Amino acid sequence: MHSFSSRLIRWQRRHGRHDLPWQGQDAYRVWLSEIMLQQTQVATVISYYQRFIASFPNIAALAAATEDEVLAHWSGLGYYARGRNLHKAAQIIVEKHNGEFPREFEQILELPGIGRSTAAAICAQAYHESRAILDGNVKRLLARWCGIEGWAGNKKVEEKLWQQAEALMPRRNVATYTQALMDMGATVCTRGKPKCGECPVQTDCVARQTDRIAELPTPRPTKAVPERHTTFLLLMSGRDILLEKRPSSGIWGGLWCPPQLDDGQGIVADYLQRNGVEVSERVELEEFTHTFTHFKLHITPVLLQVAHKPMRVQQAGSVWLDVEEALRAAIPTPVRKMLENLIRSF
DNA sequence: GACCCGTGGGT
DNA sequence: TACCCAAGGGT
Repeated sequence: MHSFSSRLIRWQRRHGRHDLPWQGQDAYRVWLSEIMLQQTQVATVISYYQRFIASFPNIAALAAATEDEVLAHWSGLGYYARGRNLHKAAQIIVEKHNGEFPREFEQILELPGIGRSTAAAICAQAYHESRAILDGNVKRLLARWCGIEGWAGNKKVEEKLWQQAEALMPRRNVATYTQALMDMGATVCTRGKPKCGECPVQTDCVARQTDRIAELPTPRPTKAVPERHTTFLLLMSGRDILLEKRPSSGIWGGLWCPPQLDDGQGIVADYLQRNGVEVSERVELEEFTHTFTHFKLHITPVLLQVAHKPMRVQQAGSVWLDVEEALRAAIPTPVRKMLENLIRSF
């Protein structure tokens, strides 16, 4: 019987993916791909990755950019702290590592946005170091092949999985092996309906031997997601719309949004009076829902045409942008949808 | 340890 | 439809 790793490596050479744009690239590109791929599927990432590399072809270019430019490239991808941390890390690399992506695991791990698994993935893929990763794919694969019970979010379960990942890690062909784990997880050992007949380690898979493929990995405990309501004020002066920069902490940190009135923050009329806004036309648009992982947001957009741009909302952190220009800014997906609807209505 | 942080695809 | 959860990390 061949070892676990040798079977995966052989499988990867025949059946794995070999055309991903970051494969076989330098540490900067591997790093960027690993950050974009956190909690995000390959098909979603590819076009973002290509636009990002076209605008920021190297670490120096990324470090020299503004956070706003970086976030504009991240717009729609979600988890925007990834973009902010990526930018911060690029500046740290310029200042403390002479602009060269660090060569040591410990130095890589210190960079913002890079944890144990991502640091290991970069070392394995860019530097061919024997380092174990533990992402969603590996967790699922090992939970089944080793027959490990319990939710991977549990500390003890996660430690068991890390232990197995380290024990199975080969010394050679580490980039191929690491890619094999992820390609196997994405295409064979999938969450639903895994293709066990195509799996190179099916013969000694504990979940298969004990008929627990459907039960493993143990799913996360379910929790009810709360629902919230909010109003977005689409203040328009001709084709210009008012956007405000959000604080870096919290949802959509550092992105640009129209003024927002959450539940309990008063009514539209109060906002307008507080800010000295004279409205010439008011249209309540259709409510829509935006679903996050941890809550559901009901959004009511209110279109407010103003006669002139009020002085009191032209402070720092606020900007009037042509709607077309706003679509190219660092905006979250629901704001993009509202702006696209606006343009259609013109 | 628990919670926060986005969005889209698969079932 | 509703639900799960992705190449996780930060606080």
